[in-house]
Amino acid sequence: MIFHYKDRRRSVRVEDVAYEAGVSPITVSRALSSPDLVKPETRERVMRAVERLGYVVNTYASSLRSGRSTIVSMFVSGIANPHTNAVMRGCAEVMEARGFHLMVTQVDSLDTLKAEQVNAVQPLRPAALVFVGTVNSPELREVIVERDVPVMEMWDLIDDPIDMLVGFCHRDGGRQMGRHFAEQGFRHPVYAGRTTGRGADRLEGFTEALAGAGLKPVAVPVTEPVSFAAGHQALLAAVAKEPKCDAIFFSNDILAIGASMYAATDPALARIALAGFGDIVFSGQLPVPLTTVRTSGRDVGRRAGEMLLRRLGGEAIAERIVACESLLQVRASTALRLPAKS
Amino acid sequence: MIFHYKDRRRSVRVEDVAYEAGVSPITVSRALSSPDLVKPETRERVMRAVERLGYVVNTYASSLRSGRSTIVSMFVSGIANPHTNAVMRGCAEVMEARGFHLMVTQVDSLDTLKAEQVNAVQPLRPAALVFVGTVNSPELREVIVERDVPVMEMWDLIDDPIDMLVGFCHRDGGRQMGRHFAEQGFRHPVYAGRTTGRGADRLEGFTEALAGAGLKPVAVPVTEPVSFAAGHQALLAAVAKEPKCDAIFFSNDILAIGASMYAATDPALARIALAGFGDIVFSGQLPVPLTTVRTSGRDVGRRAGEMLLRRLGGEAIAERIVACESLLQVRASTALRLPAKS
DNA sequence: ATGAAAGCGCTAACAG
DNA sequence: CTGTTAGCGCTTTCAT
Repeated sequence: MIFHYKDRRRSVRVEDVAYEAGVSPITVSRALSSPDLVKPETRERVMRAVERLGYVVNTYASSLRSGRSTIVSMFVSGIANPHTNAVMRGCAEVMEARGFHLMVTQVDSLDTLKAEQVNAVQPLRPAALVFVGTVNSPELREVIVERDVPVMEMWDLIDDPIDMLVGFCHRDGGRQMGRHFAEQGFRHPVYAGRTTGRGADRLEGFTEALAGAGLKPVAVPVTEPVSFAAGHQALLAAVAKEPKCDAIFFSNDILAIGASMYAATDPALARIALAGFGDIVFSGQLPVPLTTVRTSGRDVGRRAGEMLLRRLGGEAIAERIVACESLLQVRASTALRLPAKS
Repeated sequence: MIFHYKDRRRSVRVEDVAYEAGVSPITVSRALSSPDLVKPETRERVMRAVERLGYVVNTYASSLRSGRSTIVSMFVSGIANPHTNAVMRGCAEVMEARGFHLMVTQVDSLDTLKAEQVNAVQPLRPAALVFVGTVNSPELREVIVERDVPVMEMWDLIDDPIDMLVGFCHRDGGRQMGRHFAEQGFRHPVYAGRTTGRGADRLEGFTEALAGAGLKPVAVPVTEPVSFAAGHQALLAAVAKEPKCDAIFFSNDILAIGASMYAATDPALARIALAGFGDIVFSGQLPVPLTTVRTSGRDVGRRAGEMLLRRLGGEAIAERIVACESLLQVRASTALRLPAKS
């Protein structure tokens, strides 16, 4: 650890800028962080000096003195998931524009997140903790609460977030799909996917909407990790459990795409309408484009970021739980098919 | 911005720990950061006091005084890309274990990366700059060099990295695939994908290996963004350009998977052997599992992290360019098929 | 192996 | 609207 930034280009400090602009150091500080406390003319002079000297604030000194951290710590599992990733981007966009720095810790799962991993960021005294997902372990919730900073959870709408929450109503998404299935006139709908957590919510909404049309979906639980192969298995399980099945709502797009690839090779299966949840980028590109529920992770991230900024600005947040809309994307995969004999 | 960490639980400082352990503050500091400078017994006392009081170092004070930053800034485009993501994880793993914090900035593309985005992290005085990819714009390279910290680029093996580089030999990957195609006895191989940058390298290696068997591949350039649909188009373009085509090497797995999904619906196309590059998780799960070249992003990340740590530790790095191996994964998609008439 | 004194660069608090 | 003074918490430097 031989690198010392001070060794190199001896850093330009507020003092240097102050001298250059003919003002005191504190005026430079104010011109940069609370511009309206400084006369426009003075501000201009300071800014020009900053420019000329290439001054960049030293966060270490600034945060040490002020007791304010510009670092927000985010915990994410599966960054490679496009939805999760969109959430990150949305949140980063909003927060970075206001001078905050997002520090991401990638974890295997929020369910197995260790106190140790949360504590690892403590030396940086993050101004807030953000979780892309919800934290369920009571012990961990306690560790987090003890940090005594604003906390944002995301994605699933639960009833008792640690502090703030922005998420989707998965039940509503399921409901939209149920209505669509009813309108299409499917007679033997199947739900395939998780039947716990958000999966349960999607299934409930789906069931609810179908009940309006006098239908009751058969549920095929998928417990293995999400994959194309799991989608294939679920498809087979669905027709085994409900031979007359004419439409399947998969709890996510990956399962649906996996099923669709296998169904394409078998006319007996190809007649079945398929739908997913999430609208990942590939879903619209399939040989038979996939009907799905679009959720905007970016939107979730942005709204979470905005809420956090307000909170960090000292505002009291009345509505600490925000639900984002999801939107049905109807594509060819749920166009009504001919009966089984083809 | 009302949150002041000092307002809350008035923070435990080295001074408090020192008092509790009956030593001076500097001894606490040493016990934590250079344990071998402190007598084991004293160290023990300090550690117990740290434990009892729940002391956590304040990075702002520490970095301010020492001039050493524990933050490493990483620029990534397309975190959702599983390879990129693996690189991040690998690098984070290694560096976090040594007390560094990875600060990730997600960008649209390293080719359009703005100086502004690099400067945005300057207030944190990152100890190093890491790019998952290579930086080509001369202006940007200059901005980066001016930061005067170690720089790591990754993924593509170029000749003139800014500083250090860990990447794959794409040419070697292409060569492996070429040898495999030759061994399988394909007579009319096609390459489909980018024919610039790393794509060109893959193609060159492929061509080189096939030349050994007296074969010359037809190249079908793909210029549009990578997608399933682009893979389909490339497949059609390949058979249009080389009607006798019996095997196609796609420059990445997404293209190959897209092609394979469409090929499954058409017996005339299904006879063509397909291969990809990258071995993403889905490639092994297809109805016809995909032959591809496996590249370990995690490995690249780790090795980059290790190299960086040595450099940050003051070691001189002799070999500043490191090539990681890639490995052919042979699967069913390149099993020899029957001639066209099927 | 340990300690005392000093100061990293900035901004809070108070003054004018 | 601007300035003066002091000190955030730590670790460097020098001393013992």
